[in-house]
Amino acid sequence: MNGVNGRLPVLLRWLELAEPDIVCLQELKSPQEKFPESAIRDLGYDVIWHGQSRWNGVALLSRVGEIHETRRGLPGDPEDLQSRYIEGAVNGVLIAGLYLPNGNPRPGPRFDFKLRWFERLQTHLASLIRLEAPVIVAGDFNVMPTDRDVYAPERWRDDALFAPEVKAAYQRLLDQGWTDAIRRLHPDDVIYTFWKYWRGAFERNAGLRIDHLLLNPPAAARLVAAGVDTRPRAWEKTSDHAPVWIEIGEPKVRRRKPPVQELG
DNA sequence: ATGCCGCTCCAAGAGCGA
Repeated sequence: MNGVNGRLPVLLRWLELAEPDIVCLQELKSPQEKFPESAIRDLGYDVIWHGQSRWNGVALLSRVGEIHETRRGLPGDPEDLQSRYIEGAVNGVLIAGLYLPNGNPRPGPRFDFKLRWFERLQTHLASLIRLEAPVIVAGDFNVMPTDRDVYAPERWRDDALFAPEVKAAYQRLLDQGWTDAIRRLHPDDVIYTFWKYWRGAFERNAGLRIDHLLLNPPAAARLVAAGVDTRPRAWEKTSDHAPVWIEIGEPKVRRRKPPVQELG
């Protein structure tokens, strides 16, 4: 997002263009009282947000039903006051929006904080994955999971977004049973969600895949399509990230008994 | 092989992002 107020024209233009049902925003860089609530509601969205002066900040938007907030802030550390996690239920689907710490420089206290945050996330998501309802965890994870997710992997080996400990932490999440929606449907494609502003990174497609959508098994069973909407990345005064999207289908109807002739 | 850009605070330059 890189500032919800600075990017508000881009956000509103994209909402009108793409007409997403549910949106998770990260890096609002806005205090709670300066969030542009009315501009978003005017486009027909319900919205909840967790702001913070200058840094961080996350929000959930929905135009398909009221958001019932279930949590703000990741549990497990009362000292952590950063606005990096918000969670709510919409139409029987649980949505978690997160903004994982960047962690640079590595090593250092900021990197340690990132690893601790990952551990707290693992603890919390371990309880969510077991829900019978679909659960979607969306956000800026600040990790490229594999070499395929980085335009120049060798340059990033020691970076806090690509360090072995961070990739391992992300893998431990997947090992809980979460599905990385983009990779489930596009296992081998070069797909990025972030491009630096300079050196023509977007034009050269020199990017990173750091924004992810994780699905619990009931959500994964309904996954229809997934991709990155690169259109707004080319706009003026835009974010350095592009929206990652998925399409979720209707709940699977319980199959009736097959016709007799199909039974051996 | 690097925040080179761009946001926030608040009115200059520091801190942050990745």
